[in-house]
Amino acid sequence: MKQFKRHLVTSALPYANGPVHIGHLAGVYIPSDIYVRYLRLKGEDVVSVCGSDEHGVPITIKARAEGVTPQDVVDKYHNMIKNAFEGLGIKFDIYSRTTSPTHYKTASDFFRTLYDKGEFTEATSMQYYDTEAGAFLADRYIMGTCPHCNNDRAYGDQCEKCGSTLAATDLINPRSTISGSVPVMRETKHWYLPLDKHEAFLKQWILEGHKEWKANVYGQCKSWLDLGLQPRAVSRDLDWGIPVPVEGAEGKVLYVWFDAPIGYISATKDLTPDWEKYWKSEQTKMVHFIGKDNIVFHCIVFPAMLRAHGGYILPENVPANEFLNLEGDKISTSRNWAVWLHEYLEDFPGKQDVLRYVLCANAPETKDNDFTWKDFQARCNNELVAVLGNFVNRAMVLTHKYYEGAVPAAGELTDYDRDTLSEMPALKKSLEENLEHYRFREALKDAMGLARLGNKYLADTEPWKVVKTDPERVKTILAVSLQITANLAIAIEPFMPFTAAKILKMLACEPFGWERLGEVDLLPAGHVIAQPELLFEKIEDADIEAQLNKLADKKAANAAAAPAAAAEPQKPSISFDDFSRMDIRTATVVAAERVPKTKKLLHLTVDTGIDRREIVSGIAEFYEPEQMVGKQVVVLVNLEPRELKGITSQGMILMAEDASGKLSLVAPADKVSNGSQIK
RNA sequence: GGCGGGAUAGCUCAGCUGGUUAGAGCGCAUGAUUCAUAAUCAUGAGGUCCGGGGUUCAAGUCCCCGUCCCGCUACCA
Repeated sequence: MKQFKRHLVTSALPYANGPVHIGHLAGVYIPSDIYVRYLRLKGEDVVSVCGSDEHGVPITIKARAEGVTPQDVVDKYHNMIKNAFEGLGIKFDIYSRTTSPTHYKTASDFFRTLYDKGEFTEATSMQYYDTEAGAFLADRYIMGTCPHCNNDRAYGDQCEKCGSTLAATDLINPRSTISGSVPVMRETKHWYLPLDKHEAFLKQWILEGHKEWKANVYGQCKSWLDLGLQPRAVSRDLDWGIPVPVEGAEGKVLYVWFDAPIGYISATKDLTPDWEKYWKSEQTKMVHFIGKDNIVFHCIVFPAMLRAHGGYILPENVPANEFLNLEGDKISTSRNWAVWLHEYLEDFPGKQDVLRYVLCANAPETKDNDFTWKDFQARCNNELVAVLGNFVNRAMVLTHKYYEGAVPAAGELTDYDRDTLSEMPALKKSLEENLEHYRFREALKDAMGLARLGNKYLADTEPWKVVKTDPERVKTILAVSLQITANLAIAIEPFMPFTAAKILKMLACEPFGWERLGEVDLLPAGHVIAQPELLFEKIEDADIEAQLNKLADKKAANAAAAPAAAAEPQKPSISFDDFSRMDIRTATVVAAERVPKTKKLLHLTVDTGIDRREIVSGIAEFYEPEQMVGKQVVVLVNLEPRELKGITSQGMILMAEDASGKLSLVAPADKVSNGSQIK
């Protein structure tokens, strides 16, 4: 096992085009905060960095839509996110931002170093250019019809309806979202990071050297590496971002994924002049906390960048989590389907630890999980209130009742006392083991086990009964109970810092430090504790209903907005001549079979009345080959032939598509002879 | 289609390199108890470990075939 002198923990930079929601928290920030708090409690040298990711096209689009500057957008969300994290007790050593001067210089220098070392390749490509706006169009600035699902509001990089990844040139009828004009292709030069050059190293480093990484992370990396890495562009034509620090690169900025991870470095620089020992010493253990969408950047791209630059260490682990769903549906910022942290903090004041607890207990560590308000309520009421809060309250109330709040001196311990206390060191060990292996759900269970131990101890020793017959014995019982309570204050701190602080306050104690966990003399006899107050309150049905109603409203709003989007706007007028150039005929399918190794393609043979021809059609998800044979269809016969999967498709079968993407054959109402013209 | 992840009690999940009667929390049932926020404690019910083959003295755990869910990726003239 490698020994490290210090730790560098990074948490994925939240993108500053929206607030933070429970999915972000469960996936990244709660785990990282638990991990870091644990290291700090142990007295380790640890630095935890994070910050807002403030460049990139979506921010410029949001700014345009709201009629403000990109800077306004990022200022708003940066502050919102920063405050929300603080509100929940997510404690970074620094929460920086990628618009900071330090970051501009750091990222710029980083790029320049790679450039000077010849680590980039250059290539010119054709890209869409908006002649009205006088600017190249980033993929996100181009909208058009998705070639997969015909959604007419697909972006140049992705269709949000069917989820396909697209290239801008895939879009049918592309238009600029800036001016609405039809963009033209123009040549532009960009720099690329040749990942293929680093492939051999990455394979060795990850596939051989880090077999201990989580299955989802390792598997995803293996998948990428097996497919073979391609050069990735590191610059973009955009006016929002860090300028490419190279002569003749006017109007070009660093691609956001290139600049964002460097944000970890600049944040550390802003934190301490000693930053290099965290980034450049083999004795530093670097861990990236991220969501599964970021695996490729943190395991493949960023390490390749760091290595190309030279002098930097690589991450020791990347414990990426899966995704959290909300009430059975995917969380979505654009669809407003989320529980927003800043709203939670307003709706449930003082209940930070309840959310922290629930999100940790239900964290998507191995697969996607579901957050439901009912589960939230149950965990709070049945676990936090009933087990943890109740035990602490029992111990304290009894102490005040019998001894006016003074910790009694323990007499001789019985075997049972000793057995009970001896469970604590074992619990500590298990807790540490789980935390160090990023198994936070299990670790939380261990911590809660301490409260269960306490409840059981009280139930078994029954001090409220014994006090009538053997008051001396009760002193020991409560002394033991209070020591367990004090231990709880240590064990739960990483998970529930607010509650830990409350317990300490009630015990009238200063923090003990992690190493004292398991000790049975944390509280000296005679020490007077403060008045107890309840650690947790039950969450009422009404509170849960209010949240469910809120979600139902969001759903209704989405449904109301949907039909408007579904009705595609009319296309520009065409002349009759344009129309008559299309030769559309009726035809009958005479043979049909699935194109091997495809999901959507059918290989059809049709009788067009003119001839028999082959057509490949993407309808296999809706029509079985058998049911196609004999069907009369409508075919655009003079469409340029096109090769698909080795078959030349000579025409297009016309289909109707509804808002959900379902395809339906178009056919004449009565059977007509093949080759009849449609006009 | 290719690749990756997942499928274990009603629910949420543990089960590491194969080894006694498959575990935990919640929920449920019964009993005990009253210091405690009707909280707690004990006991119990509840599982063809997705299905089918195979390897092995022994498989939830390894191999092969298949089903379903999530993600990445290719095809939609």
